[in-house]
Amino acid sequence: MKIATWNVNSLKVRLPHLLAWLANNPVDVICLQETKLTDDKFPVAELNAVGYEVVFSGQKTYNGVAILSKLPVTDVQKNNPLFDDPQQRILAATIGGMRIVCAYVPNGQAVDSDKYIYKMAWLAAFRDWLATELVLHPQLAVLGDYNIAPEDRDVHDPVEWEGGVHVSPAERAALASLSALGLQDAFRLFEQPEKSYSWWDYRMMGFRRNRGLRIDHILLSPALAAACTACTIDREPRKWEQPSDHTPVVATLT
DNA sequence: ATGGCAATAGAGTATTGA
Repeated sequence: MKIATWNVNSLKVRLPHLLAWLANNPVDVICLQETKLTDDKFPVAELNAVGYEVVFSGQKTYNGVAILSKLPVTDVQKNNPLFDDPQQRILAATIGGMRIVCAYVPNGQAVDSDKYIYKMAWLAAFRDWLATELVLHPQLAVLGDYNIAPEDRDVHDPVEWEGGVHVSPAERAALASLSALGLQDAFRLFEQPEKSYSWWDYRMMGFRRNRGLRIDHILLSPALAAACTACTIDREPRKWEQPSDHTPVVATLT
């Protein structure tokens, strides 16, 4: 069983990339963020045609999340019931006995900005909700764009980024509070290459210079962490023409 | 210190992302 997450930065623009990637990487489940599509525009037929059932929660212009699955999808939930949010950032579903949560954590823009305050409130409510989900679903996987680099080794230049949004102590503490629930970063369950990132700035040849951040994560409950045999970041799609600024992260479960 | 690139909405340029 392979599960993946990818911030596609507009599914309308990136659908060809997604289809090409799935053709070579036929994962069982993939969580998408920043679809930027209203639900009436979601490419259901195109994805059904390549064997995926789809569920989605979108809005105009911004945000939007989706789960694609080769297995039947049940008990779909949109948004965090503990946090009234007009922005479409969370989608959960039960697939193959697992509870899959697809999350697009707010960016935060700048430390202490209104958007940062919203990010921190969002994360606190997310933690509270995941605590209840863990009780209900011991087999829980939380995949998405967290917009937080957990440690300095997840940042290309920690000095340049120090104290900034995505790496600030409060954001890292919020991410650590998810770990405290028992959710484990699948990527760090294994030996990994140094300077592994999942996002690179479009500007200044960020990808070629590997000026990136590791901000897309797959968090696994203890039961799933025990069943995880690999977790990798696939840089290939970032090399394609007109890429998303994020690349897919994939976990393999027995 | 700023903008650099990309996508969207919508028709020049503002907003957001990270």
